[in-house]
Amino acid sequence: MDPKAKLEALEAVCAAIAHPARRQILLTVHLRGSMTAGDIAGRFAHAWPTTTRHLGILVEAGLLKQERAGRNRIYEVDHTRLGVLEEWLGWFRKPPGGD
Amino acid sequence: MDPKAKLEALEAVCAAIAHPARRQILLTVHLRGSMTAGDIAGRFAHAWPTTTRHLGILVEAGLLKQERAGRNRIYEVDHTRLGVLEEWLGWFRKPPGGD
DNA sequence: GCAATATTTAGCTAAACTGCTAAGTATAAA
DNA sequence: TTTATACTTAGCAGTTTAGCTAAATATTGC
Repeated sequence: MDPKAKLEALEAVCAAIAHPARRQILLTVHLRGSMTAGDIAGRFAHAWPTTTRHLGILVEAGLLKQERAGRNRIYEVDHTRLGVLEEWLGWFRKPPGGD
Repeated sequence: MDPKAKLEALEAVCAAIAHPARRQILLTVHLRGSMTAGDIAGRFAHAWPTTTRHLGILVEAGLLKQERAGRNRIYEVDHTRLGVLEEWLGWFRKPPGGD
């Protein structure tokens, strides 16, 4: 992953997890393995279209994968993008003193 | 740290790092060990008051500590709060299958 | 005390975000 | 081929965010 793409990925991931509902969605989907849009919408306080938009933002950030199954849409966590955030956090484990 | 406080801390941290300028400030201050407000403001494209506000948000989130030194104000990274985010990310390393 | 330096606070505007309801699309069932 | 189900898209209103300039508040040095 080239540096520019990585920076864009980090930007999208950080923006995506900035909203509590999206963090909760992400964690819930992870813990259940996979969920349909309806399952997710049903579990949260927001109206369905609001959840749809949150899902869209998570997909756009690469944190969720989606898949059609008949009239259902199944969502799953894509763990690879979380690595970008892990990596960013890693900088703070290194001691200070660089440029 | 009780769960409610931890959740609030996570919220503040995630909101704080959602902005690219704030991520850059945080990393720059970490790498240099400590910086004055002027040093920080001088290194970034924004007007000084804009940077002051970003600094305020980072301090409020507990990610930066500040200290007066004459008419300068010195900022330093407070690493403990990053642990809250690390911990949240840790949930995704555990295999799915909980409730 | 008076001027200069370092930084913040106040207040404004434009843009982005988030929630909603209503309407649309696609698949399945009858 | 109609009707129901699952979900998305469109569009609007309220709130928050982020940038700016101008003015205020230390603190230091003369």
